[in-house]
Order: sequence, then structure tokens, then C-alpha cells
Amino acid sequence: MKTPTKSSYHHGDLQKALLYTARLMLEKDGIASLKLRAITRNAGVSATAATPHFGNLTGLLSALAAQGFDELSEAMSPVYAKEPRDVGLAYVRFAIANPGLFTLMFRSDAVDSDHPALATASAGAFARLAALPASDQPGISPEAAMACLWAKVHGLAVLAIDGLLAALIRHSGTALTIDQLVEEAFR
Amino acid sequence: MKTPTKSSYHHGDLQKALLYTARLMLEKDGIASLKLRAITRNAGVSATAATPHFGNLTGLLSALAAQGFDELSEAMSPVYAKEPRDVGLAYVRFAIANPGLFTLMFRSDAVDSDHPALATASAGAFARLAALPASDQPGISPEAAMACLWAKVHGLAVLAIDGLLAALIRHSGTALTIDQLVEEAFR
DNA sequence: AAGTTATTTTTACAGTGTAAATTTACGTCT
DNA sequence: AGACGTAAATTTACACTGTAAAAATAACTT
Repeated sequence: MKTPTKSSYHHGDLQKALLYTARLMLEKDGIASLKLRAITRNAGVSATAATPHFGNLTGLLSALAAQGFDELSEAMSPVYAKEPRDVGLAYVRFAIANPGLFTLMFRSDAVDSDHPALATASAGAFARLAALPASDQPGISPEAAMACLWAKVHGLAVLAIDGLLAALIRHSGTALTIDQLVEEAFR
Repeated sequence: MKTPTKSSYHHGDLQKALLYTARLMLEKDGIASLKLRAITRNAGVSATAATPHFGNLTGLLSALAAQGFDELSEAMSPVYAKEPRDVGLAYVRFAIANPGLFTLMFRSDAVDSDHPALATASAGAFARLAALPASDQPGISPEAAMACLWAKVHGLAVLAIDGLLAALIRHSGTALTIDQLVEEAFR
């Protein structure tokens, strides 16, 4: 509205506006609120305005998930994170800071994993994990060590988002933090 | 139809029939196929026949998830599974054998965690995890060790269901199995 | 300036969840 | 046994969803 000189068309990059609106809805009201009509309504356009840009709802959600993987890659890539532990911390902190987005990124029935942007974005994030310095313990292949490490971190992220770690901690009476659990997982 | 002497009413336990139908659909076509009208249609009853039994779709899915937690508890409780590693194996194997159900059990936006049956069933399963013999390593509280263990196993289950572990293994050229990864996680 | 293309809206339709009223069948009680 | 109350299931209705197709609008190109 303010600066239609921005990029090009009728709306001034409706693509970005829709992703932005969807992301706000996602973190505010959860994945279940991501209906195509609700997104376009909140963005102030007609119900089918997203079609030329994203094809269908799956396309829009896939683009949003791709954005999430890109941000996750960025969160994991600061130069000071040379140790696996730091990467794990970044992974879990990203998930907890963006619970809706992180959940969407791994919701394979709401997203098309063959979507070009999503495929490259997720491959990029996974490659960053695979590039971690492999722990050279005896009798463990580096791939197995990597997979276990990823599983540990991913499990902590998922359980934390579902509130299950918090429930466990509360129930046990101790004063643990999730960061401490990540530290623990990397011992 | 055949033996209406079964239990009581018009249909002969429509409750069980609906859960059975829903579960078949779940493992055959995924969570996205679990529409209330599709379930009742496949069960041969009218669209609103589930209402007296489950209230709404969330109620039905919650009952199904509760059934899943009960089965998970059973899978983890054989007497020969005294070691944490065996419980972890049972957890991951249950998830891989019932990917749709396991996914539903942790899909908090499709399910009501305050649903009575679901709440008690999930609490039962989690209690079984909490009852594991805590590893008495120095400087680790038993709760932290437990949480890490659960996260490892849950992460392996989730990543395996999404096909991401298989992709990782394939991509690395090694001949790992998921059971080996579980073994590895418990070293 | 005119025409072409891309963007957006309008219109339409099949499918969904669920609330309300109605019909059906069961169990119970005198 | 027969009538009644109650639970189960269907019918009906409505608001909402995703998306295909046609129409309208605005931009860029030549």
C-alpha cells in the first residue's frame, strides 16, 4: 500500500506478503489455522489470489517450510559454532523459538518434499549436519555417530515443542533446563 | 449384521468398528485421510453416526491415539525387557511398525491431550519410560539421563518414519540398520 | 498507443465438520 | 406382555474449506 514502487505487480510482491501472513498465523494459532482462505483473507486479497504464486495450499506451505530450513541453516552456521554441541544447541533453540515453523518443516503430509525450493533448502540444512566433525570412537562408523547425534537433538526439539520435556522436568522436581539437556546429550 | 447378539445396540459396537476402520485408513493412506465423513462412509454408517460415541473428530482421533499409547505400553513391557536398550528397541520398532498411529499419538493439534482415555494411556506409557533404571553416571541427574534417552529414541523413531534415516544411510553408502542405530544410541 | 501477458477477482462446485430435529431400536418397568 | 423412556442412528441444514474455470484488471513490451 505504502510503496507500490517496490517490485512489480498489482500488490507489490504478494508472494512475500502471503508467506509473511501465513507465518504470523502459524506461530500465533498453530498449524491447524493455516487454511488457504484464512491466509488470503488476512492478507486482504481474494481467496484464490495465491494460486498463480504457489499453485495450491501445499505449495504455499512448502515454500514456508523451505524458508524455515534456510533459517535453520543460517542459525547453525555461525563461524563460532565449530563444535557439534554448538550446532546442536542452535538446532534445538531454533525449534523452540519457532515451534510452529519447525513442526511444519517435518510435517510430510502437509508439504511436498519434491517442491524445488523445499528440497534444496532441506538438503542444505541436512548437509550442514552431515558436515559435522565425526566423533572417532572405536567401533562406530561416522555415519552412525552422525545419525545418533541428529536423532538426539531432533528428539529433544520435538519433545520440547510438545511440552513433554517441560512436563517431565516439572514432574521430577529438579531444576533442569533444556540447554542443560542438550549439553548432556553431547557428553 | 451376523451376530447382533454381540454387545448391545443397533450396530453391535459401532465404537470399535469406527476405530478399526479409522486405523486401517490411517496406516493405508496416512493421517490426512482421516476425515470424519470418510471414516463413517467406510464403516457403512451415516456421516454423524460417530457423534454419540466420540463427540467430534478430535474425540475419535484421541481415542485412537489412546489405543496407540496402550499398545506402545504393552510393546515395552515384556518381562524380558529389563535393560533400557530393549525398551528403546521396542519403542522404535513400534513406531516403525505403526508409523501412522505413532505420528498421530504425538500430533497435538489433531488430538485433545485432556481426553480422559488419552491422558491416562499416555501417562501410562511415559511412566514406563520413567521407570527405567537410571544410568548412574557422575554429574548427571537420573532425570536428565532419562530425558536424553527418551529424546534419542524418539528422535530415531520420528526420523525413521519420515524416511530421513533411510535417506541418510543410503546416501552414506554404508549398510546400517535402524536397530544398529538404536544399539549405538545406548552405548 | 496498442497488444500481449501476468496478476487478481468473480463465480461455481464438490467436499468437510458439526449442530439440530427426527426416526429407529433397545432395555426396563409395571 | 405391552407401554414408556432412553440411547443410537439418520436426516437435514449450514458455514466453511480447496480449487478449477472464466472474467476482469493492470502491468510490461514493442
